[in-house]
Amino acid sequence: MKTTTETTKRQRRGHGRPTLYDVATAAGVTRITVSRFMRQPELVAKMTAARIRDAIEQTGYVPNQQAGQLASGNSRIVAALIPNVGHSIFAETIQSLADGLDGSGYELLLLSTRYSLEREEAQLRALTGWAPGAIIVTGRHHSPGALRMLRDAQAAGTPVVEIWDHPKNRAECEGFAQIGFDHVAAGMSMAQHLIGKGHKSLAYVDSGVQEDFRAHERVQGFVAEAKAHGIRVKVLRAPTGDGFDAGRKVVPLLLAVSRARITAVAFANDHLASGALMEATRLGVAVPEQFALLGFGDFPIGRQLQPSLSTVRPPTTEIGSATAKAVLQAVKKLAEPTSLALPYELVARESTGELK
Amino acid sequence: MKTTTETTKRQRRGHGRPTLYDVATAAGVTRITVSRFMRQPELVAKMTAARIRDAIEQTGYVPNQQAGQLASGNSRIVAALIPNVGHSIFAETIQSLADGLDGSGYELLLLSTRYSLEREEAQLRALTGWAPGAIIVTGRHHSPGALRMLRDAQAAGTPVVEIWDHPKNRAECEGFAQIGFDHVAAGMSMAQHLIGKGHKSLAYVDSGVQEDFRAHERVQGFVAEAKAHGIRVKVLRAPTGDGFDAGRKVVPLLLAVSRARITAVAFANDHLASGALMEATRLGVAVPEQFALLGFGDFPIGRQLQPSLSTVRPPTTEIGSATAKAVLQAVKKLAEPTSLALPYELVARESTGELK
DNA sequence: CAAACTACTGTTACCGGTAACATTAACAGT
DNA sequence: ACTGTTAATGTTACCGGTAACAGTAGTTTG
Repeated sequence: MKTTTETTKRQRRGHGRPTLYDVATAAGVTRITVSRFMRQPELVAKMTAARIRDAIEQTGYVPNQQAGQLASGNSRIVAALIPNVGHSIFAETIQSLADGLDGSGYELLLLSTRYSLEREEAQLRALTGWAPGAIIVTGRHHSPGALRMLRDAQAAGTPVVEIWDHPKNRAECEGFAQIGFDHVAAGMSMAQHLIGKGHKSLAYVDSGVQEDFRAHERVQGFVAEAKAHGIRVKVLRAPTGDGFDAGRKVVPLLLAVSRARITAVAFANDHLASGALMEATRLGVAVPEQFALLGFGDFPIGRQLQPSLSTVRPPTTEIGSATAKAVLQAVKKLAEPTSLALPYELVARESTGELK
Repeated sequence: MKTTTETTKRQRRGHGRPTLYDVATAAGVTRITVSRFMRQPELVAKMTAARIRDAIEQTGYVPNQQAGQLASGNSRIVAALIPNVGHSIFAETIQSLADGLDGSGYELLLLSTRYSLEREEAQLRALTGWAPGAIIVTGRHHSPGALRMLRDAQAAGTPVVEIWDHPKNRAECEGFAQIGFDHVAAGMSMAQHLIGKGHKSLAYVDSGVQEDFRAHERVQGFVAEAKAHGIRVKVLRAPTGDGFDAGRKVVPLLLAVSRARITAVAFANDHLASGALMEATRLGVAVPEQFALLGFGDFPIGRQLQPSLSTVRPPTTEIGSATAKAVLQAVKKLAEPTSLALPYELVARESTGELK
């Protein structure tokens, strides 16, 4: 056996966990060989590999991520900035994202922006210090400062993915990969569906959340499509919150519109729509005969209601798993992260059934 | 100005971001002074501090977390292991946890165990390498291996908090801080509520998820309390999944029980209960007159139903914010993380109204 | 048989911070 | 003037890995 310089005993400062040094000593090699074994086992002789394997087993070695990342310059962190984890729609995406990352050696750092661009920027700034292997942000609307940081990160080789968005008009994009769908188109589909059912007097109840840009885009698409058919749309904003109660409260307002009786309403999400549907039923307004309702999100409750709620099913879990896949490929330098348009689906149920 | 050894120019290997060295040079001090300024500004002279502040501003310095953590031995990561992020009940807790951690300098690493103890153990093992500043796990049931790692972590000074659980019988605990409530007691409260309404023939629909230990504990409490009143409980398990449909499917089974007509049913969660409630209504079974229903979780939908659903409101967001607070105190060595029993609340609505 | 090549392992010098201790100046007390 | 003390800053040596390059056998090639 060769004599190595490394064999010299050293003093310890760190927490007692075994390090590469311990494994190396136990296996009769130097640290670098163990390090290689961990990352490129094919470069290590079979016999040595076996000894190292034993040594790892015996010492219970777990590599120190901080040290490895400091030395190599890239971390095994995937950071995700999400407006609101509590919203079921994002929760599902996060769940599938987490699942997709599981076992890959990459961990998910979760930041909640609470729909604030300011917070997003602050969080991105703090993130810089973590040198994440990839950054996932929600949507394509960011503050100038945030945008600069994202561009810098991308220029430095950190994949950046914008999820939940994928405008058809690619010129609007900042050059980041986008995994999601076109909300304007979704809004148009919603309008088409209602118009196709013969409705001529439409309303749209937009999200009450100021910074829910994607919801507002759906409104745009909806309004534009209606206009193309010569139909004007009454647009309301949901009162405080996006919940059932907000949906309920909006019904009287819709019924009170005098100019032309509204026959169909689209909503920013299924909570609003479900609330409205229940309220309409309670008030004795016949759905869909007098009043057709169309939601967005395909929340489980919509299917249960009487009449059942027509809605749009966005690719929630698909976004999560596709993003996980794209990000893992990108960090391994196998492929640039690429934009991906995932299909949403209009789920026609009873609440937009035939007009009487 | 003193001449320092550190002033020597050095070659760089890392990614181009400014480091302590750059700031120090710009401010005319050494790295350690800047490092001190960042962590204990009171130890730095005011004039020096001002120069350093300028230098940081000018260079755009952001500290490298990996390096700092490697040197200091403790990381600014809080790891949370959650059964299912997609479940609204956990999503709310995570949201408030993330909010509570925001701005503290600690980041949330999120792991989804999908209710698998095996996965939990594997994830804890991987976590070791991240040397998280704190570990949050869900519930007090863990595999032996996981338990060992948690104990080791705690012994090494890493605060460990078990959330969503807090048995009254403290002997059952492993010595980790627990922030949550007693599920057995919650089950008992549910039974008391129904018995107090005069019901003598009870059923309980347990979660279909094998590893949802907390749900099973509520059953135990429910059954025990009923027994104390001389009442036997018919316990069913929800068919595949915990959703509305599972709740619907269970209604015929409940009605078919021949021995003694069941007059009241408790459920593992509000999705099941809501499904059952809607199905009962559909079948023309009068709620609560013929059939009282009691849920768990206080999901928004329950309030909307006709009749509205009685339920138990668990302290979802409170658990998240209390955990954030406890964890931050603990990592700053201000206080040991302490167990905390948070109040759940029985929300009596119409579905368990007076018997006829 | 020397040169070139392959397969494997080692040496050195870092990554960017921080702990522990050392040093220096200024000022107070005797 | 001497010593002690405090405030501010510096020096040294690490934390635990990895990149880049440098050997060293054994084998193949010309």
